[in-house]
Amino acid sequence: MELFLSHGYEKTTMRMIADRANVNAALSYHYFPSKEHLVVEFYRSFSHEFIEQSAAVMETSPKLEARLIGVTETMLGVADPYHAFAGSLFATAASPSSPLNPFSADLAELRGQGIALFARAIDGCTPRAPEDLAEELPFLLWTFNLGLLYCWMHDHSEQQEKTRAILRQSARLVAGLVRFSSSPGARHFRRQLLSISNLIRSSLPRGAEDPA
Amino acid sequence: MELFLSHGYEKTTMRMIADRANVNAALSYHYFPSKEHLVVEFYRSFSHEFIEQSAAVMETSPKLEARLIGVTETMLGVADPYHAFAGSLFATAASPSSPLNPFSADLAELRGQGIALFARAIDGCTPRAPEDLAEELPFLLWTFNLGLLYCWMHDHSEQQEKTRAILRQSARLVAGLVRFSSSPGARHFRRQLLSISNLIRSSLPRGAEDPA
DNA sequence: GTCTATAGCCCGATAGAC
DNA sequence: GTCTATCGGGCTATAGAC
Repeated sequence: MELFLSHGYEKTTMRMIADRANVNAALSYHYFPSKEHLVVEFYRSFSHEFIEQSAAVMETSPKLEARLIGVTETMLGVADPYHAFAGSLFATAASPSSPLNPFSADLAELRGQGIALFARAIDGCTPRAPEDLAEELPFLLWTFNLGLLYCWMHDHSEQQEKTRAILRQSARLVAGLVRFSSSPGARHFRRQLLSISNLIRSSLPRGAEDPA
Repeated sequence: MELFLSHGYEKTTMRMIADRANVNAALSYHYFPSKEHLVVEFYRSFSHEFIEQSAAVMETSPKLEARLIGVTETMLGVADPYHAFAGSLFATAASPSSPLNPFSADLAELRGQGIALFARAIDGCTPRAPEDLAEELPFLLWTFNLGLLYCWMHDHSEQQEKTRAILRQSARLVAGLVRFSSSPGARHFRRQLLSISNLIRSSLPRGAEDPA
């Protein structure tokens, strides 16, 4: 990670990494099948730290808006040291065939944990989401969060202030829409959105050991 | 393109391409600065064909829902031969530093054309979008269209039927929301959405020669 | 059976002669 | 504008040290 941080992904060679680890270059391939797989481990540890730190956010407020901002701010905080490096990481992750792809079967478990985090974020919050929406909303929020991460990657403003502004406004809008979603006039839209979300979610690959 | 189609992006080497073009391998770098830039040309020609073919769609119906479905179906139709190859293409495109990135300055002009296409799609359609929304909606629809393309890439169902189902339902929902957006109760949401869209759109890099 | 060292393949990209 | 030659780096093969 030190090397990736100081040189970026592409400019860090497998030979450099092996040297730093006092290991022969060829031997690194005994532990990690490819350079990409090295990064999978980073992504896992990043996600775990982010999810763990986010848990505290739920305690600070029952308001959906505050929780959404809190969770994503936590993510951005954890990701901050890696801002420069995130671009090339995301690029490899974007390929559907990459082990790093967030929609892949390889990362199904981690994806599930991310979605579960947003399930906790909406649990007992105000405004309260209608029951049917509450089933799909965590997935939608997780996806939106990914989008914000992508936005953050592109963001070269001071302290990524633009992304944070988008986050704040989006959280406010989402909370407003959730409140609105309970009204009779919104029923039709809600149903349509749920149907789309379900279509997408149900076509994602499950993990190898995932019975659900 | 023949080589990319039959072997995929990674497995097609610059030497193979140069051979097929009866050109020395090094000479290809005289015409294209990198392998990625070769693909930029493909992406350009793809976009132009897609945009051109889409023009006819506006004539077939004044309904927003039908036009959205028509435009995206046209795109999927043009993209169909490249389905297998799209994944690795998108992966390189995802990196913010790639010349292929759809949000980059390099592709600002093409992006503008894509957005303009959706501007024509909403022009004179029913339901009619309020004036302020009509300014941001093309960008939002273009972005959503990109998302559908990403969905399509992951879609291994027969004929990408799942993506097409998502498209149909989404178009219906969008048309419904546009109709709703004119009502007094929607004003608040509309304003918030516009603000977010504007924040994102205004922080995109402009093209080198783009005065706007 | 874990690890080192060497040697080399392949491929994207570059230098520089002509 | 075209070539030969070569580099740098991901990845592999394999021979042996311990």
